[in-house]
Amino acid sequence: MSKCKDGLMHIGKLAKEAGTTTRTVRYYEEMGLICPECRSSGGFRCYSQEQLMRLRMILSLKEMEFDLEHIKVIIDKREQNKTAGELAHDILEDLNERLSEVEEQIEHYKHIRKTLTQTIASICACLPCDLRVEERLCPACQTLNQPTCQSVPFFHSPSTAETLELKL
Amino acid sequence: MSKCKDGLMHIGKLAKEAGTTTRTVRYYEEMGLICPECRSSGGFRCYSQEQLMRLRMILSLKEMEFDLEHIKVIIDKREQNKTAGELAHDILEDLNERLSEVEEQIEHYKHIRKTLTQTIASICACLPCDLRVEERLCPACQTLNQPTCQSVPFFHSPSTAETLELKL
DNA sequence: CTCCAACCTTAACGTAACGTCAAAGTTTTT
DNA sequence: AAAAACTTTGACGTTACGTTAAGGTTGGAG
Repeated sequence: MSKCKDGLMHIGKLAKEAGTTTRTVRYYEEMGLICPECRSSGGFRCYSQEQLMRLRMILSLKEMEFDLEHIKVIIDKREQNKTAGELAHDILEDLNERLSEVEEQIEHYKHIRKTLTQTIASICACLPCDLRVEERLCPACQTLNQPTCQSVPFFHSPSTAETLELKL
Repeated sequence: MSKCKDGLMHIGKLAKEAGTTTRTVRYYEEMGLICPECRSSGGFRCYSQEQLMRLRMILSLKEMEFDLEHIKVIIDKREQNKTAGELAHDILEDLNERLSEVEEQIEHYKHIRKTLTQTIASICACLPCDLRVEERLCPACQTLNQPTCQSVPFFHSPSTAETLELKL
């Protein structure tokens, strides 16, 4: 197999072992997140098991969708802190903060889902309508006596609602 | 106030009325989503109520996080379709597709939340640990007899687990 | 030793949807 | 008429890589 000296490996092996791409590894190097143990005489990057583990750390933090800047900060903490307890305390802050963000995301998408299902319901009521979209008053919506296409700005002419109010 | 001829308005007013920025309006114009009714003699963009409504349509679709390419397609459908029923049928496809995507997002973030809470729990167990992070065997984790810091790649030295297996 | 496939190198553009200057012209107000 | 407020086009910055491109390096086969 590869004979990169000692137990070192080139970037392709490293990437494959960690389940990512060489481009990603080089990008992380640019960002100061990881750097090779040394270079071959020809200029190839050589990595040890230590780098591989570091890369895995980065990727495991990325799974929680920390951004790279934040990952750098977190990983640096490992070298700054003294005891595991202190480190735990520090990192828990990051994790808890991220947790609230993720919960916000969930709420955010739930909100979008609600909007979508309401919109879908409204528009379903318009399925049997033969009017052209440019026309103002949709009889289907009128007879159904519920806010349907009028409530969907990108459906019937948005002036529909105003027209209705003016005429009634 | 503004005296742009007829009932036309310049880009700032349009943006404010729709609750967005002038940059956004210009960008949408670049993307072919909207374009001014005319230009003033000096080159200012002038918009009518129709453009304002179109902008509002775009923004209401953006709230559901359709990308601009998709929004363009959807808005174009309004001009292609004949009856409201046909349009409804077409648009419902887009909305339902988006709905599944949003539900996937919710699941995605729920998964991340799970990972996060598990990680937080694991690391909490390390709070009383006085070992330095570089050291291999964490007595806290051993006595607790549960997978804690060993299961968190970016916490204790990731070789911990391996070391354990080798030594036992 | 030479050759070739497979691998590596740096460089640089592309992505999505704007935010944010910058320098200069237009409109509106005072 | 001057100043304030607004607009114009142009262009770079953002995030985390993907994707060529053109050209060296490695490692094994013959």
